[in-house]
Amino acid sequence: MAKRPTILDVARHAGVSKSTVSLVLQNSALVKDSTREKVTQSMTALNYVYNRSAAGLRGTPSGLIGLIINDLRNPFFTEFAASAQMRFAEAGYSTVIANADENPEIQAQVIAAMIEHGVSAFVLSPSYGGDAEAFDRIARAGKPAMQVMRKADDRTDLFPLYAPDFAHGGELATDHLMQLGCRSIAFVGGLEDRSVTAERMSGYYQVMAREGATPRVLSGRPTKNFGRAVALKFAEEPAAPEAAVCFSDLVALGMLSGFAEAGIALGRDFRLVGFDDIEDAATAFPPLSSIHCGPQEIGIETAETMLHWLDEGEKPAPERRTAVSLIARRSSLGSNEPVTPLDPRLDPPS
Amino acid sequence: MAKRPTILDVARHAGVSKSTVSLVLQNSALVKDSTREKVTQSMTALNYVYNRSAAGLRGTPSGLIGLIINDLRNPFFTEFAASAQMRFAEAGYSTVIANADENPEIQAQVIAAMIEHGVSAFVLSPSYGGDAEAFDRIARAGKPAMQVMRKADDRTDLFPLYAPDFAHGGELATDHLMQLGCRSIAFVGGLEDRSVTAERMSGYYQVMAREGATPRVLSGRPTKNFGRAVALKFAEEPAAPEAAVCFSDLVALGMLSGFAEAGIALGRDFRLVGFDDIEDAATAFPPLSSIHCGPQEIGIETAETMLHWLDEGEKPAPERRTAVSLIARRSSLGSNEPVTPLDPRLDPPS
DNA sequence: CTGAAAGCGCTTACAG
DNA sequence: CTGAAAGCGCTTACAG
Repeated sequence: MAKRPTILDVARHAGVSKSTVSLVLQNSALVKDSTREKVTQSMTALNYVYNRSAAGLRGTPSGLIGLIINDLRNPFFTEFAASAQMRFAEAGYSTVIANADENPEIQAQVIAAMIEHGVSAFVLSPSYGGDAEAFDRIARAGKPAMQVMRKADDRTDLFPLYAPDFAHGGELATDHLMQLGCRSIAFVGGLEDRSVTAERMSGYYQVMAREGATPRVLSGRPTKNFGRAVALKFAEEPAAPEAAVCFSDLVALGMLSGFAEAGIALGRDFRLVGFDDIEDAATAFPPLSSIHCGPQEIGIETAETMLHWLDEGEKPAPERRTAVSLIARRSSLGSNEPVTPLDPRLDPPS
Repeated sequence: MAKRPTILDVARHAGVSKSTVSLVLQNSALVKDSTREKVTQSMTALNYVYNRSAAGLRGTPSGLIGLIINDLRNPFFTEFAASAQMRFAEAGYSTVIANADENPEIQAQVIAAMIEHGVSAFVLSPSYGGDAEAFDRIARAGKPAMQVMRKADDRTDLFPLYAPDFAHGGELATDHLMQLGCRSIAFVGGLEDRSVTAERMSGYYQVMAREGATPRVLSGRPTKNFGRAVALKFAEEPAAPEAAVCFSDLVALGMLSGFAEAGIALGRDFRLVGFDDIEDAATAFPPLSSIHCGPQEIGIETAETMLHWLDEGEKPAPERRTAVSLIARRSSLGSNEPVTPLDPRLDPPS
């Protein structure tokens, strides 16, 4: 394997100085078009590959974004990550995605590694717990960083927060069930010590209080297993609630599965609203009502906010909440809603 | 923001030469313990951050692995990616994950960017289509690269393939349904021009031929929507098959949802086997029989194979197939299988 | 065990 | 518009 060609090789091949080649590389207007073309041809002829390490050494920003996700196996976050990455790519930035697996130690380690690798900025949907050290390190390195979805560090002046209006989502979901005539509504899933849980639950508490209804909260991990277990429990309970707002669609889909198992018809015997509106919510049977948080939109907007910060130097507001909406489907409405007709040939090509 | 300290600053602070600091950085045995400690202390005191760009310029490998995934939104691949990343991290390598979104152009672009950023190696679950150019570029850059799950480039001598034994999986699934007394078995989902589809289908064809049964193939995108549509279609067909092997769990879960909608009981009126054994398969109702491909295990083993290549210089065999197994659940067996008891408190903490 | 020196491949003023 | 020169922060022989 021959040594990789450098700008000096290209310069020799094209018969110019290496500064000129460098100028071509930055797309500088200082270079005559004919010269630029000559140089470009030499580059392809020699199979030249730009060496970003060398550029980085001279202080050129790496054009790398560190995207750290608390749980990449959760489709809600995967969608967020994938769309943020797309948007960054359109703007010419490469994105390093890492999964912290809800583990603050892995998160800290990943942050350290990314700083060494010279990322230009961080976007993190952070893992809870751990000390502030990881965030401190970002601050010391002087890297722009945004927290998305969840607030793990309170210094939103340093690490602006961008998240859906979860509290309003909880309100919408509970209101919806109230309007369908339910009074006895449970809130299922979510770990109590987390800000997201508190926010989602606050809207629920608020509506329940307003209507003089008694709240019932079943906290737990936001997993299908937990949801399924709660549904099976409800199925055997004489005084089970009539409806539930779930912490997440994962919990709700678990409940849906548990109710199917117990022979309880959703939308009739029990009304259910999830949270996040992941793809599976629409495809489930019966289709699951959910609070649409738009992870894709958030991914795109987060990327744009960060690009603005990076390119214009304009720091975003400490906290910004995006609108959420209720998507009512048959898990709460019941079967009076028409079923979407579906034909295999209509499946959109990708 | 003060300038980042360099090894020279550390050297001054510690009262040694910068070579010594560099030696400490590489954990060289040449440095006296007391000196090493002094230097380490100076590093933390000055808040020193290692600059990999500078090291990269001198030829030090970046310790970066490029992991390119055809579809990061598909949980099967997400699990693979997440576990490979974990394994690399344990070995001190950072992983850059990118989603190509089944788009060979994005894939090519991502590969180019990663080469510029100096990744040490590639692991790709490739997107189909596109020319060989992207792979050529990897080859020219002299980077070790493995294809996983799918073969997009035939040069497995250059880009070794590591994939589950899909053909055997198709065989196991079809055999299983035969043993349950089915003769009229369809194969549902999967795009025809893809190697993975051909492999999964080949096992199906083989068993059908052996048993003298007539195959029936419904090709289509591997999505829940497609599965649901096929199920609804079967529900109205007088001569519908008795069972199906699905290209993937996504398709099977779509069918499961469609059958629920049509009031057809799985395991009794129709028997279903999926492919991949994603997490949702076990949680669905009824639980979905599937071919376990072990994306996590493959992720770990792929990482280990690559680490071996990188650290020992030993190139893996051109093609390696990992064992698959049938996980029989109620979607094929029917309800004679006992239901797993489940208690919310048993949900494992994470 | 430690120091002085060269050089990795770029970018950036500074002259021309 | 283009060339010569310095320097970014490391690593790597080579002396001592």
